[in-house]
Amino acid sequence: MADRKRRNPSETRDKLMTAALDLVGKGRHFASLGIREVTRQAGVVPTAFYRHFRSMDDLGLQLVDELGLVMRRMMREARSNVPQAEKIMEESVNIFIRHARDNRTFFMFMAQGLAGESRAVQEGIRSELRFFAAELANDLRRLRLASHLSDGDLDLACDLVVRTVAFTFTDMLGVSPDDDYQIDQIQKRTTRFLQMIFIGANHWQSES
Amino acid sequence: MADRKRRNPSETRDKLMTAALDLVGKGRHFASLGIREVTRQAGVVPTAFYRHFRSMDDLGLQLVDELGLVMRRMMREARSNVPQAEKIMEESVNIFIRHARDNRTFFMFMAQGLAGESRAVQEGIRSELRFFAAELANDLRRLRLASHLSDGDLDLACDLVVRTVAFTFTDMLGVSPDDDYQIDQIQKRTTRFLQMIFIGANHWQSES
DNA sequence: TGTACATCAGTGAACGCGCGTTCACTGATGTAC
DNA sequence: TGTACATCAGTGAACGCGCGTTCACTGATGTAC
Repeated sequence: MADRKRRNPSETRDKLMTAALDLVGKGRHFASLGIREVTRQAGVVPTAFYRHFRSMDDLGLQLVDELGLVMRRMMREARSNVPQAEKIMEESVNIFIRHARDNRTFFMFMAQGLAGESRAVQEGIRSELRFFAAELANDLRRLRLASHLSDGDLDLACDLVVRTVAFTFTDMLGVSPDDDYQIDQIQKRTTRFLQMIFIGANHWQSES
Repeated sequence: MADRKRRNPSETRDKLMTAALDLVGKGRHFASLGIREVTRQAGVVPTAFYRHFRSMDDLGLQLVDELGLVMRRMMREARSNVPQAEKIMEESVNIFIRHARDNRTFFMFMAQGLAGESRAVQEGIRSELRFFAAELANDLRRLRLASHLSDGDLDLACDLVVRTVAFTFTDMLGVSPDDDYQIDQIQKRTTRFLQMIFIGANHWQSES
């Protein structure tokens, strides 16, 4: 190949990360991927791997960082798109499901990583989820949608929301990405879960 | 070894399954385990594996079956131990956490398998969780604790409860099994999640 | 009860293969003058 | 603008090793008579 070298800085790095996600998207588990396998999928020689990553764990950690960016993009869109208060849940789940479909392999990686082999990746993903829950609580406070709840109780509810949404991905793992009907069912179910949680949060103070 | 053969029927089978769980308990992911590795851990020659399992996937499926037994034992205990209605949630979470600690590796395997590599194991675990949710709904109906809810809405609430409890395991993965304080925190948090869900379910009909 | 035979769980040697990792290399790009 | 040099991403050969799987074997247990 005449033009194989230094074409774009770290083009190969992206190819390797994408290759790992592609393999996850094909049903493989990240923990069972090997260096040679990933480089093969990326169309790159095995030794090129070490120019960018020290190990598969290292690659996993860098994927978590990118996952963080994807989630921040999702939050930004959700914020710029606030409908009337009653529709907020439904609309948020819409946005969430759309991003989940557009970045399917990222979220599959997330679902795997939560119980994955690397402690560092586990903790990284948990940290992203905590951040997401904290931002959600902030937004609800700012919009005065939960003013009767104490900070602690709002955090509790938001944590539960984020867990419920994260669990949705293990549902999505069992469904073809083109199966619109099933995905629609998951979406509706998730919306109802969140509604139930927020009804619970609304009546929380008075009962406990 | 003089007494190495046919000592107990399928003693080796149990050793192999336990060995796989032990490795999971040490932080390994099931998807990355190999046959030689498991047999080494079990103190058995590699070829012995094939006397009992066709592949690691096969072993995983048989672990799911045993997981089902563990869960049924847990349900039985919860049923035989019904306190006053207000304490039912707390008491159930108690029982659940105790079984989780006694069978830590089983539930770690469950958390991994939900997003694991084998479709069959994934589906098996999902099926166990569905069964668990359905039994929970039945019990609540029988105890007349949810008589104002339609069957569909009660199923919804129970599904959400089971998901929340299942997610608890990914919390436990990040905590040492001896860290009583942290486990206590997880337990209290889970109890509050369930209370919030049931308060939501109680007010569900009137608001939706 | 004793004997002959079938069954089959566990053994140990052997195979070919793909793995992770090392190394010296090459040649395009960026920088100094 | 042109030249000399340093940098470093990607290459390809090579290594030793552990992997999954096969095979013929052995000998304890269960069964038939």
